[in-house]
This record gives sequence, C-alpha cells and structure tokens, in this order.
Amino acid sequence: MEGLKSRALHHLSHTHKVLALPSLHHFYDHLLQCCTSLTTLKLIHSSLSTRGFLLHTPHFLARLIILYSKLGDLHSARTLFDHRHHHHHGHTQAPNSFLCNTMLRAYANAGRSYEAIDLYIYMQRMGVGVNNFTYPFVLKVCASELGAVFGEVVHGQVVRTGFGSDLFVEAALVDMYAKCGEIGDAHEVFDRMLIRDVVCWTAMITLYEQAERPLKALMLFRKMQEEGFLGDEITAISVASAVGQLGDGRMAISVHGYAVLNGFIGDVSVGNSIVGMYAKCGNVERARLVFDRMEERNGISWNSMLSGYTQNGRPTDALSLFNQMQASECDPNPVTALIMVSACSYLGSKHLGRKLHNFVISSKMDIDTTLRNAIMDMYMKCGDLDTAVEMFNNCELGERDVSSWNVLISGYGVHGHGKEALELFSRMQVEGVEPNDITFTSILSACSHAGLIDEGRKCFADMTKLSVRPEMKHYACMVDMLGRAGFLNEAFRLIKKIPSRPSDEVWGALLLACRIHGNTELGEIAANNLFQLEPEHTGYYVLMSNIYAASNKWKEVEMVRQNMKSRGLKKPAAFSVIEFGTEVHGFHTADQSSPYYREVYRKVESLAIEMKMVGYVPDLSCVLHDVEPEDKEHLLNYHSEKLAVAFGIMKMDQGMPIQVTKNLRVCSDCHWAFKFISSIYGRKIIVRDGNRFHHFQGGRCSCGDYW
DNA sequence: ATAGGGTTAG
Repeated sequence: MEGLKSRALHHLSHTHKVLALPSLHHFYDHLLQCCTSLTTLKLIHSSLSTRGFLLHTPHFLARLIILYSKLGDLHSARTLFDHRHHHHHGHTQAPNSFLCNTMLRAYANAGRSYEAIDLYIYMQRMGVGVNNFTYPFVLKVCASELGAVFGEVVHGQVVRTGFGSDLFVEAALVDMYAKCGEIGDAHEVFDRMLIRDVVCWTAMITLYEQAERPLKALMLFRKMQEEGFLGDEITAISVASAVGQLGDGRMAISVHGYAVLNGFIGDVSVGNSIVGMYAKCGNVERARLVFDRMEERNGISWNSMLSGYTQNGRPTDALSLFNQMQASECDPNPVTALIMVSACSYLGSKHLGRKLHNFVISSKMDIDTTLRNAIMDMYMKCGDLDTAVEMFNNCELGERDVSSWNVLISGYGVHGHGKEALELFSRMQVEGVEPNDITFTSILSACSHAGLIDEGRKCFADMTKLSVRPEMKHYACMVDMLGRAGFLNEAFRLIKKIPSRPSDEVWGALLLACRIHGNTELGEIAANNLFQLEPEHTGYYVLMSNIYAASNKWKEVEMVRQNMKSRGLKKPAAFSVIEFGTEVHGFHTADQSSPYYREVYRKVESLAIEMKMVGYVPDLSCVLHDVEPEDKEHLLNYHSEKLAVAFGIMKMDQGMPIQVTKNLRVCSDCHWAFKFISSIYGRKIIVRDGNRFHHFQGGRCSCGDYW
C-alpha cells in the first residue's frame, strides 16, 4: 500500500497539470492522511515543495509539521517552521498565529515542554496574536510537566487576554489543575463555567477517579446526567474505573448496562475498562464473558483479563489465557510479562517462572528495572534465592534501584534469614541508596520473621533519623513483631500510641498474635475493631473463630460463623500447589478431582498412622466445624497442603526437596505434621504460605513456630 | 485551517 502510494506520488511530481488544483489538494491531503513513515513523508514534502504549495498554502505546512512531530522528527518540523518565516521575500517575517499554534501543538504532543514554552514566550514578545487555540496547548504542557505554579500564570494571562469564558480553554484549565493535583482550583474553574459540555464533565469525573475518590466521581456522573448529558465512551471508561475502585459488583453491572444501552461497548477501550472493572469487583466470570464477546481486542484487553485472573488469585487461569494470547494476533508486551511474572510468584512455581523468564529473554522485549525487580521477586517467592541474588549482583549500575534492594531484603525476610536482610540493609546505605518506606516495611517484617526483636526496635527508631515518617504499615510490622514474640501487651500499648486511627492491618497483626499465643481477650478487642473497619474481610472472621476453637468456645465459633453467613461471606478456598517435573499439581481441600486422588488419600491416612507412632497428636482446634473428633481427624488429613506433601512423598525422588505453595496461611496442624514427616522420611519440605516460607528439616521448621 | 476529557502493572 505504502509502496503504491509513493509510486503514484513520484509519477505525479513529474507530471504537470494533469489534475485541477482542488483535486490535487485533495490528493495530497489523502496521501498525508495515510502517511505512516518518515521516508514517505519526506517524499510528499519534497513534492509539495516543488509545486510551491508550501509557500502559499499554510494548510500543508501545518500538516507536515504535525506529521513530522508525530513520527518523532521534531527537528524537521522546526526547520519547516523556521524556514517559512525567515526566507519569505528575502527578509525575516514573523510567523502568524496559526503556524505558531501548530508548532506549539507539535511540541506539546511530543512532550517537549521547554521548547513549547519558549515558543509561547516568543509569540508574546513578537506580538503574534495568542488566541483561544493557543491556550489548550500551553496548558497541556503545564499539566504534564511544568506544574501548577506556571499554570496559574497562564491562567492569569487567559483572563487578561479575554479568553476566560471560552469553553475549550476552560476545559483545558480544569484538566491542567486536575493533573497538577489542585482539585480545589479545578473545581472552582468548573463551577464558574456558564456553558459546560461532555468533555469538561468527564474531566471532572476523571479528576475524582484519579484522586481515588470514586464516590465523588460517581456523584458527578449522576449530576451530569441530570443536566441532560448522556456521556460518551470516555465518560464510560472513567466511570467504570471509579466503580472498579469501589469494588461494588452491583454498580458494575449497571455501568455495564449503561455502556451497552448507549452503544459504547463496541469501543475496545470501553470493553477493556469494563473487563477491568468486573475483575476489580471480584467478578472474573463476567469479566471473562465481556472479554470473550469483544469484537476487537488489543494488548490492553489481554492484559486486563490476565491481571484480573491474577488479582483474584487465579494464576492457573491467567497462565492458560496467556497461552491463548500467544496464539492470537496480540504479542505480549512488558506489561504482560509483569502480570505473568506475578502470577508465577503467586503460584510459587519455579519451573513456570523460569520458563517465563526465558520467554521474556527470547522475545527480546525491553526489560526495565520494574520488570527485572519483579522477576527477582518471583525467584525469591519461588524459593530460588540463588538465582535472585545472582540477578541482583549482575545488575549494571543503572539497572538497580531502591526496589531491587527491597525485593532482596523482603525475600530474605520471608525465608527467615534475618541476618542477611540486616546486612543488605546496611550495605545499601553504605552504597548511598536511600531507604524508602517499603525498605522499612521489608526490614521490619524480616526482623519479625526471624524473631530479631532488638534489631527490629532499633530499625524502627532509625526511621525517624533517616526522615522516613512511620506509616500505618510500619506500626503494623511492629505490632506483628512484638506480638509474635509474645509481647502482646507492649504491642497493644504501641497501638494506643499511634497518632491516628489504627488501620485494619494493625489490628490484624494483633489478632494474629493473639491466635498464636491463645489470648482470647485481646483477640476480641482486635476483632471488634476489625469487624467495624473491614466487615467484608473473611480472613479476620476465620482467625477469630480459630482463637475461639483453640480454647473450645464452640458457641462463640458458631456465632462468628453465623455472622459471616449473614453477610454472605465464605471462607476462601484453600489451595496448594506442588511441582512434579514440568507438571504443576494443584489440590483443593478434600479434592477428588486429581487423577491421583485415591493414591493420595491412602497416603495421607497412612502418614497419619506413621506420625502417631512417633508422638503426633492431631490438633483438632484447626477444624472449625463442631463435629465428632474422628470426623475432625479426617478433615485434617484432607487439608490441601497435606495432600500436596503426600503427593510429593509418593512421587518425588528421595534426594529432592518437596516444595509446596499454599495460597492461605499454613494451618498449625499441618505445620506440626510436616515436622514429623520431615524427620520420619528424612526429607526437606519447603512450604510457602500466604505469609512466608517454612523450611522443614529433621523435625524442625525454620520459622521457629511463629508465623 | 488549528483544540479540551481515557483504559492495563506496582
């Protein structure tokens, strides 16, 4: 197509007066419209130049400037612009507003703020009329780079030059203030507008959505409709995003309906954001339905669906969709890789993770620091510390940032290697890398996992010295650390000292500590706070009922269960995964879908008997249902992590460590049992749960029984 | 002859 056009063009340049002038103009217009490469553009340029169209028809000049800038050749754009006004009739002549605006647009679109502002100042100095077309470009530059201070100056100039009530300029002002985070100023401009249209309404809705105030965004959406505006595709995208933030499944359905009824759903971007919205509301099934029905899909569609599966704890679905993606027309990009790497991290599959890493390398996609860090994190979470450390050491200078250090520190942390984490922490400071808030979360939790209380206290004290203000998550780490170590009262005192209202993570850490140490009274205090703060969070109900069950308070267990039921909450399904060669085997609790299930069930029963012979007593408090003790024992045997370990014992060679990943925290009966199994069979058992790694060997666990 | 609002990861 492109070749054909340029041949036609070549022919045309050497033919004279074949076509009448209007048709010629039309023809060039068409050529420019289809032009997608610099080579073709240069051909069209020289042809237009030969015909003298550039001197007399600013229309073409403008189009060339814009196209050059779009194709990344700003230099040629500027040369054209300069050439036009310097050599006209042999002496310098100021360019007109139209051409200046065009050049300004080229700079603004290319993100060249300083050149744009230079030109804007030049226009003012040379007396080139600044008009209503000029401001949107200038304001765009303020929004993207220069900031509100400069934006305010331009705002003043807008008012002084009398464009203060131009709809387009006002919308650009709203957007500028919004992007600079000046919500109040944006709202003020918006409120003063006499005429409003869809665009500025949408700008306001987007503003609140971006500021993570979804309710306010939705309120504005309703107000917009009340004033008779229907909205369009872009409005739908912003609204979908706001509902996604809210996580409200019912609203999601009505936004979907809104998009369908108004015919917006055919738009790929709208489809993408509806997919993302459903996924964020936890409704992956509907997300997939929308995805499957999309007429057209792009890379973002696939990424949205993939991350939807990952966010909802369904990494295996993400992996199979990823295979479908590779068979489609859309190529995986670095964002895809990032999503898939995190799916592998979640799954804890070393084999799949490595395969993905190789895929990333062989596809020659750009591996930036973010992706590299995610891959290192994946290796850490899959239990392959060596590869992660090797990647870290092989980083070139520019390829390593704070997050790289953080990944390593928190990785050592979840493996219980507190000393190594502390060493890295001081090494990064020696090397002049400034720790950030996440560094402190990582180091504090590393201290917590390793039971290094004094070191943890010292790090917490150091935070203020390094001018990192303790945030809620840091308090949560401290409560976790003190609580695990049994200093429950000190933890509770710390909570009371927090300057603002303690968050759910803080109370959650205390609740967990109460479960470990069997403290019902403090546990109830924590739980009552949690049920108010996060009434929908299933994990807290489960923890509290664990505490009650451990002290045989079955009436209370039942109460918590009823409370959950009345809220429509279900205990999330436990799921454990084990790798066997290149296969990945997943087990649910009491799973009978595995082809090996009969063998595995026999094995867990016989394991129980073997363990009992050397002193194992089932910990029945791990079963929340108030059933007969024998039934409880059976239920315990069928826990997903036990099934996976039993499978490993049966199928894997003696020398191989058995590595299992569980999505939730490992139950304390399983934890106890794995100690016995590791010693009876003389095998290494590695379990990664939702919280950390447990390395079982010779009857002991690396976590020191605090987890 | 020229313009303003947008989705995916962490």
